[in-house]
This record gives sequence, structure tokens and C-alpha cells, in this order.
Amino acid sequence: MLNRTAGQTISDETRQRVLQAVAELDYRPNRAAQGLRQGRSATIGFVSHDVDFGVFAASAIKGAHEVSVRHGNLLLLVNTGASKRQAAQLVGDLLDRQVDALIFAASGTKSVVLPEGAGRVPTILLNCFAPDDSTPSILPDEVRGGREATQALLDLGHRDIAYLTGTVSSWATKARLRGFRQALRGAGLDPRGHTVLPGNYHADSGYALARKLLRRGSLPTAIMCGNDRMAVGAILALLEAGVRVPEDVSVMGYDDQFQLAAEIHPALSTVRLPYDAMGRLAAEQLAAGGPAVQTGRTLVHCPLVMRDSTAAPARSARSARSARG
Amino acid sequence: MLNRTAGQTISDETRQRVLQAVAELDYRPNRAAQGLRQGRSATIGFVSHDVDFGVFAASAIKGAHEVSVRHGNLLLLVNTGASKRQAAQLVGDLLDRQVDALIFAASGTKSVVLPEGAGRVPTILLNCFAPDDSTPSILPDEVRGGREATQALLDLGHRDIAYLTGTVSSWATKARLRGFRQALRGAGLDPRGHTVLPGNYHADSGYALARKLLRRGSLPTAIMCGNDRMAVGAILALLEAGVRVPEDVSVMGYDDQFQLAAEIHPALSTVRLPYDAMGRLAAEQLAAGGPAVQTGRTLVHCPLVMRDSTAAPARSARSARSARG
DNA sequence: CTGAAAGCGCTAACAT
DNA sequence: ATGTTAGCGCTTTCAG
Repeated sequence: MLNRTAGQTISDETRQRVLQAVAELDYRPNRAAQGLRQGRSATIGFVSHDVDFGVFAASAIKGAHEVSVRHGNLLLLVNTGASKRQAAQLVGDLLDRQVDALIFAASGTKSVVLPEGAGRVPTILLNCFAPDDSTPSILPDEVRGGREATQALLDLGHRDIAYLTGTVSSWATKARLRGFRQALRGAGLDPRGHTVLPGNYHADSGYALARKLLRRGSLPTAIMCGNDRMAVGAILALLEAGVRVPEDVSVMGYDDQFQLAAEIHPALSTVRLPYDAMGRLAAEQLAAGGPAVQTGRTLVHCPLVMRDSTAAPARSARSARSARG
Repeated sequence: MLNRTAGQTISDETRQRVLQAVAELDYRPNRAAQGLRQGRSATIGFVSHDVDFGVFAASAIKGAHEVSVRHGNLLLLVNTGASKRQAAQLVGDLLDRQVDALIFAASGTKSVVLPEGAGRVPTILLNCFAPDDSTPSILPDEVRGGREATQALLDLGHRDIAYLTGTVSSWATKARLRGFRQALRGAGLDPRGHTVLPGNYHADSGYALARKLLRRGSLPTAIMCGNDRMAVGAILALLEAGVRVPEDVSVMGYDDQFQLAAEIHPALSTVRLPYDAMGRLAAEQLAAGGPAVQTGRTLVHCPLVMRDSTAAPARSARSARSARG
């Protein structure tokens, strides 16, 4: 009666009596028992497959949590420390606790093989994908992100853009770099004429790479960075050398990192990695009864966020002209 | 038998048969049913009482998760968005799911009143405390942290130290400031002679405050910041003005923020906010059967981490002398 | 030492 | 319209 089964009737009087008793005893149904009976726990397993969950796992969790709660589900959280063995173990623990579904998230987009048994409940991969795409996955559209960031710089009038990349072996780096080259080519420029320096996503690699650029004598008018942390590192190096951002050179980040990109001076122009939206999407599909139709990869747009670290190039007469025109 | 009840005996032959069946059917006990029967779910509720969980909640969760798993428990995670109503609701949801214990965590140390019902299971407050200290809580020792950071600067030879604070109304800010003044007084200095500028923990407030310092004409030899983000903001302002860190002025952060403090250039000297250790401690106490003996507040040490953003002051003859002596 | 049975708290199906 | 019952998967107790 408390669950209002359809097609059931009950007299008003009885209902009142029950409701009053509920209030008086302050009765709360035992959801474990309920779950046992109904075969669903109203609980979703969230696996963070990473050494430690950083800012990104946190946003994804927040997004997933938000919509899960709205659907009456709670998140059973687990962190694998990026270990395959731990992943298998913990997914088992989750399954034993009868989770209704699984979100398997990695930070640092990559290919993962799901621990066996995971297939026994609806599963969605977040920021990672199965080698054969047999499990539906949600991924950021990094190629487009890289392209649009580059395009924004191009539109500002920049023609000489350097790219300080993140870890080159990573999926995200490759994708963003591809977008970079696409945009360049689209503007009739030869990507090979543009400096690409390999970094590793850490702030200090942005610093080191920017110094390398500085040492060469001639700076590009704009610098794309593997992520916001590298952008901060690069800005530090630039400032230290007396180079102004964005007056002398524009800097573009990536991630729109929480409590960093918007707060730094100058506020970073960047591309937003929509982990919260991705988490929300995953939880939504799961709440709608599993990733029914969903197969393969779902690409989520990474919106460009223009702030103060980018501007039209000032030095080159040519770009200044085209910026004005 | 699978649980090896003490005082039970079983024949070797039967044991083998059972074990084999388990292996063949790849049987996994249903922990929901187990929990129903035994009255414990092997699940701990983790409440993040904050708008969104940032880096700190993440470390606390990681720490708590780590030791929980070691004890066979999993974390049921919930985020209240800092809303009292949501907190009450979600704690209810957690309790309905029969969590064995509760960790109630806030980022931004503050006083909280626990939603009623929370008292029905062992509960520990993380980074927050009850107004009357009726619930045991785990807090960072901010006074000591502020004091030791200041002392480190003093030991380096600094005598003119400015403090760019975090949000002044916050518990942490007040505590760190108290430590700052204690250290100053301990060195025979008058705190009133030292500049204290109120900020808000955001990177841009560090930037703005440092500029204010710059505009005054005479810089202190060292700057303490409310946190690492403010320190980064301050460094940005300093560099922009041609002031070198740490050659011209030392900068001290607070938090030892993941992927920031150690990676920035210069690497930040700071005080580590041990959220992971605090999470571990909470989970440990809970696993040991509730915060039995534990009452009132447990203060966790915030270790000083000296890196490259601090050095002996160079300009003042007096401080240079005492540094050498 | 092994097997059977009761019951954790709940809900769905069925009698009344 | 209300009351009763069986059983979700497990553990504990009690007979055999």
C-alpha cells in the first residue's frame, strides 16, 4: 500500500490509520529487504578505474549522483587504483551487493577490458571504451574540441600556433592533436610548419616546454596547451621571461579545470571537458533501463570557453590586419 | 560453512563437495540477503556535505575507501549540495539501505548539526564538528599548521611577513591566522606590525591581494597565502611585476593541493591538508566498531612541505645576517 | 556430523 | 476491501 500498487484499492479510513501508524512509529521500510524481495537494490555501482580519483572523477561522480538520486538510486563507489586485479575484485563486490547497474569510469580516456561478470548488469563505460566497442561508452569529443580551440585562435588572427601537448601516447592527446591539424589545414595552413612539443599534462611540463620555446628566440603568437595545468605552467614561464599574456602571446588551455581555469590570471580560454554532463548522461541511460538502444560510442561535445588568456595577435602586421578586417 | 563459523565441524569429504559445487556453479553469496539476515550490510555511508565535491572530498573518500575495502566494507556515496534538506533526505536514504556507519564530511571546516536519525548508527564527522561536540570529529590541526608554516619562514630569516588570508569568516582561516600570530609572538615580533589582507581562497584573490601589496611600494620578504590557489595567484601577480619568487620574495601556500602545489614553478612550499589520512582514520575507527572511546575532536597534524617557493631573504641586511648566523 | 526448518523485513499473489 | 501467505537468499538453531 505504501508503494501504491496500480489496480489496488483501499478505503480512506484504513489508509489514514496506516499512515498515522507510519508517522507515529516513524516507520521506514528496510530497503535491503525490499531489494531482496524485488530483485533490485536501487543502487548503482560506480567504478573509478584510476590511481586516485582527481577532479574529473569527482565531477563525473557528481553528475551521476545527481541524476541517480532523482531516480531513487544511490551510488556505491569503488576505486580500483588502476589495478586490473582490484577492478575484478571490486566489481565482484559490487555485483555481490546486487547493484542494478554499473558505471565504469577511467580518467585518461583509454581502452579497458571489463572484468568478467560485469556483463551481468547493464553497464556503461565512462571516458573509456571496450576494444571491440561491445559495451556502450561515453566519451568527450576531443577531436572537435582540439579543432574548435584551434579555430578560435585562427579566427582571432593567429597564423603561427605552437602546440605543447599532453602525454603523446594518450588517446586524448592524439585526438586533440588531430583536431589541431584539421583546423590548420582547413585554414590553408601546413601543420608541419607548426611547432608541436611533447609534454605530459603536468604543470611543470608546460613550464619546461614554454621555456624551450622561449630559448628559440622567435615565439609563436599563440600557444595551445595539453591541458589547463600545462597552460598555467606555460604562463608562469612566459611571465618570468617578461612576455605578456595575452598581449604578446595567447595561451589556450584544455579541460576548464574546476577552481583553476576561471580563477587564474589571466582567466584561461579553454575547452570544457564535460565530465559532469557525461556522468549525468550515463546515469540517465541506466535509469532508463540500461543502455538499451545505445551501442558503441557516444561523443559528448566539449564546449569552447573563451576568457582572457587569448586575444588577437598584436605584433604581426598581417594578422593584425586580418583581425581588424 | 562458507563463513567458517567457530565451533563448527564438517567432514573433509563434504567440504570438498561443497567447494567444488561452488566453483562449478561459480556461486556468489547474495550479500543483500546476507545483510538482511545478519543485520549488517558491510556498507558505510559517506556523506559529502558540500556544493560539489572537489579535490579534498575526493582524497577523503579515497582514504576512507581504501581502509574500508580492506575491512570488507564498501562506500555508499552521497552529496548533499550543502543543503540541509538534502542532507536529511539523503542520510535517510542511506539509513534505509542499512548502512552500518556514517562518515559525514564537509569541505571547509565548519560546525554542522547532524540530520536526526544519523545517531542510529556509529557516526564520525570529517572536517566538521557538532556544536556541542556530541559526535566525534576528525579535524586538521590548522593552528599548528599556520604556526609551523610561519615558523619555517622565520627560521629562514624572514622578519617581515604578510598574510593573504582565505575567507576570514571561515574556521580554517581563523585557526591558521592564530597560528601565524603565535609564531610571530614566539619570535618576539608584534603581529600588529604585519600586514594581513583578507581574501577568499580563490586564485584570483591571491592575485588581487598581491597587486595591492605591490602598489604599496614596499614588499614584505615573505608572503603566506590562505591556500595554494591563492599562492599561485600571488606568484602570477609578482612575476608580472618583475618580482622573482623566491629570490625577491618567498611565497608559502597551504593545502598541498594535488596536481598543483608540487607541479607549479616554483614548486610550492606549503602545508599538507591530510584529507586522505583523515578519511583513513575515520574508516578505521568505524571498522573497529564505531568511535567507541573516541569522543570530541581528534586533531590531525598538517605536515609542512618545503619546496622551492621559499628561501632566505636576500635584500635586508638584517635578515640576511640572522639567516647566516 | 549432516539435514531440516525458522525467520530477517518485505511484497506479490491469493483468499476471504 | 481487507487479511493471509509464500518466499526472495541467506544464516542460525535445532533435530536427527
